[in-house]
Amino acid sequence: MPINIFSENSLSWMPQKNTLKRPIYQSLVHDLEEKIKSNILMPGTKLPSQRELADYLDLNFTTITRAYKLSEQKNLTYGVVGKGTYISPTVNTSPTITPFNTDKTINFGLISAFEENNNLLTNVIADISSQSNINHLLTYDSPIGMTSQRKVAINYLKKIGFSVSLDNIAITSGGQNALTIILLALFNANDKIAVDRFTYVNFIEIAKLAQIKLIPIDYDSAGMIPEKLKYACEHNHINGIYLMPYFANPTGISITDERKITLAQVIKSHDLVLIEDNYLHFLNIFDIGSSIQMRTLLPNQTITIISMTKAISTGLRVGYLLFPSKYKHSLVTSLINVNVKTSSLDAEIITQSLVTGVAYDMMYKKIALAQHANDTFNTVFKDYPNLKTNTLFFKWIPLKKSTLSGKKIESFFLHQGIRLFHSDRFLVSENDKQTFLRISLSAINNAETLKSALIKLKTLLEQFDYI
Amino acid sequence: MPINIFSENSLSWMPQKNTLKRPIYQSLVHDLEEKIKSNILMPGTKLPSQRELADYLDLNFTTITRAYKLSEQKNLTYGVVGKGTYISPTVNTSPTITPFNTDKTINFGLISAFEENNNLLTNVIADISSQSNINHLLTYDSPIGMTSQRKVAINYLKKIGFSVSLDNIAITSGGQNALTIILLALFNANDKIAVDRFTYVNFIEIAKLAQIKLIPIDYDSAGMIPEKLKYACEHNHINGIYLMPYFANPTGISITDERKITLAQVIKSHDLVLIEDNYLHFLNIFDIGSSIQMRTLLPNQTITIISMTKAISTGLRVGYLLFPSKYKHSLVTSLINVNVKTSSLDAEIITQSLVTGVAYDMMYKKIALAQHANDTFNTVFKDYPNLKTNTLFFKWIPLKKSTLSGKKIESFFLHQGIRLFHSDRFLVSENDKQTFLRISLSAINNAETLKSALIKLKTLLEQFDYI
DNA sequence: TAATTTGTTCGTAGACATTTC
DNA sequence: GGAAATGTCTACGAACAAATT
Repeated sequence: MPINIFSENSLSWMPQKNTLKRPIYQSLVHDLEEKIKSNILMPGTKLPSQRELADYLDLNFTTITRAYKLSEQKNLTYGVVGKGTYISPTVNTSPTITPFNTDKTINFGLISAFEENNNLLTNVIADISSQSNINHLLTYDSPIGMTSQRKVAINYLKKIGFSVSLDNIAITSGGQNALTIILLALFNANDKIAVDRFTYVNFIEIAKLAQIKLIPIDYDSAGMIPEKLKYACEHNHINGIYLMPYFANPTGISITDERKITLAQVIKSHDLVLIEDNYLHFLNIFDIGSSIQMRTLLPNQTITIISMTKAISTGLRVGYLLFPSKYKHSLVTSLINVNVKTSSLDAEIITQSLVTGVAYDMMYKKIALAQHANDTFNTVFKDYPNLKTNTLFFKWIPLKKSTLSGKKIESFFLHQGIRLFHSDRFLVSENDKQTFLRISLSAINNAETLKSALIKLKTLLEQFDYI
Repeated sequence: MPINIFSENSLSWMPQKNTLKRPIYQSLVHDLEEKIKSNILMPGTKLPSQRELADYLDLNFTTITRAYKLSEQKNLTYGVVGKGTYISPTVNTSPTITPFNTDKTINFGLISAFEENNNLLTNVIADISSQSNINHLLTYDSPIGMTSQRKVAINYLKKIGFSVSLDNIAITSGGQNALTIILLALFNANDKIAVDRFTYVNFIEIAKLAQIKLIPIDYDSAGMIPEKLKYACEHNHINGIYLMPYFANPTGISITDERKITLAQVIKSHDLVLIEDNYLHFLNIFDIGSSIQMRTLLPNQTITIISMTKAISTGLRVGYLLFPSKYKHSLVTSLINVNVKTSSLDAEIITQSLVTGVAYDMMYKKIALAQHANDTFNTVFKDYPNLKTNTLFFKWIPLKKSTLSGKKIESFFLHQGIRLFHSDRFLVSENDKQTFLRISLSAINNAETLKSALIKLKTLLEQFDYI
């Protein structure tokens, strides 16, 4: 018998007990789903606590736990220990950053790749198509990439400081695709992966699709804090860790050598699988060998992703996946089951652009453009010396405390003709500390346009007291 | 206190009670994993029953249930109600059918696409690369495919009997990739999908990676049996169904119109998501409109995959994904998170090959080649009229009862220089009924070679009393 | 065919960790 | 800083379902 007697409307969600069929927890989720769909329950609403609802329905509270757990899996709700369970703010929407930008909006959102030099690839493609026999590029063969292509890859990788053997590299359909392959190959639903408190949105999203839980770890200017990671490992069963050692997206932080060493110790002692994402690796051409590689410190547990999309062209989907031998079988099986194979044609274009030197030409041009965009930013924002970082592709601007949600701030700017992203988008879980804007400098392909766009941005930021 | 006293070695697996740490179920799986790795426990071994082991360890038997469940998730074991729990025969191996065939073996294994006409694409590729500006093919834009490309697709689809609007089609990186996108978008771990008792290996594998359970349903010559599907739906909570309505792989069965109607009724009444895989759709060019489409019967719950790899070239990874509007958001989000986008270049080549008619030329040539291969098969096996089907790309040969396992039979033939696949590979769960061999006719690109290979195959089959 | 064996599902109880107040 | 609130994890007992004998 219930101990408490509840007056009408005392709970935000009051499922009717007599309509519940067994299994009760599923029936509860069904009821919740219906009420969210029909707008009876709105995103952000706090649901009754497990014990409260259990009392009301005269059930054991862990039955409610199960219902809330299932509804979390379905992305209907999320729970915070000590606080409560809430209806997910992203019900029926998703924070996935998509490349759609059809309108005349200023695009500070998407991190792109200064694509105005893509035409340099025309000759490479023409040369490939004029080969007497391109049959070998059009068959099922070589699902992980042709030997010749992997050899060229190895040669390029050496230039940017990565050493790998022919048996430990596969070609994927880009960096994001590599993440999918890795998550499906090496992790199960409900596994946990440690990430920076702010991290790559589409990693958050693919982890959600694979039902892998992300555990946010705090960071400072040198990168993730090893003590915080250690603490999390000791209090959770964590299976892996995702890091962007170089110009982390979105914070722009590069992990210092010292920090890499202490992080590696923690990762080793808790036997985590390290996923190392080097999406801006080509900037390393300038300072090869200047820093320690995580994979050198942790050779048997590091999986490295080198995406070629930012370095060359975002439309050609090619990335390199580097792995220790013990993961090879799982990763190759996963690659075949996710993709069958990577397009040999795309892979060949990237390969030939590396062989002919066109790729390097493009990379140097991109670096110059990025440098110039960066200079423009620094000129426009010269009164804000704290924003002067050397994160070439994007900026990370701290905001004053505001009562507005991230969503509201983004739509305010969009209304003003500027697409940009608020730090909330990059959050794995709630956070009431500092908030930021991420300003991509890499999607606007014209120096003059960029300058006037930045001036407009600065004016708005100051006018509405954001910075 | 345990009731029974066990003598030494009475159980196939005897974890030491004093080494078990809490959580016990995880500790048990760890112990099992170690013993499998170190070959103390071999694949196929029957493990103690849940109650037996619980008794021995003085635990509640559902704690063992949990341990066995986790080990099944990790692909270490599988359980059969009423029979017991066994160590998975595929521990550390995988039945994924890979395109590797580097040696001189006769390849009756892989279903390929009569690729000797791939050179016809050379001009298409050359024309694309000679366009004054191919920049638009090399950027992040149009993740689900350019409008122009989707329009051409719609036009082709009409020719093979599929009607779809521009808003309900996306371009994926091939059919397998579409399956990945669908499973991640619309299903969760532990969901159940009904499939034919024998089904596409790489669907079994991607389902395993996504931790989705497949429920095998019996079939007859007209396709899956609706009563069996109904029974399964009533006794399980089934979320979806995967069908290949046309020349199902590997059985070669096409679902009759009558059967489609009764299946659709069951699918509708149990609200299943139907995944319809049309990998050999282009054979329909010959008999457009001759059969009912499942998606016409179930317009709001059918997702259709039209892979272009078999129709044109297996190396260009392009497929079309057709969906009702209610699934659009989930599927597009999943596509972006799995791939970011499909290679626009590959998509454009397929598109232009359709526009210029080269694609149709290739398809007709493939059909002729397939017809010829089929005739050759029928000639060689003329004494076996029961094998005379019109399954153009492969054959399905019933075997006499044998004590040999599928693996053994495959390796017997491989030893004789012939790669082929035994029906065990296509099984979702055990089956002691009829066994088969699948003989692909589509990977050998030379008529003479095919004939002598088939003669060799027939001689071996008869000599060793397989048929 | 009926009884038995065996794996599966669900609701329950207690111990625990984190956050809030 | 400590007590209370709240979600999470693990083990357990009962009812159930499928396969075997």
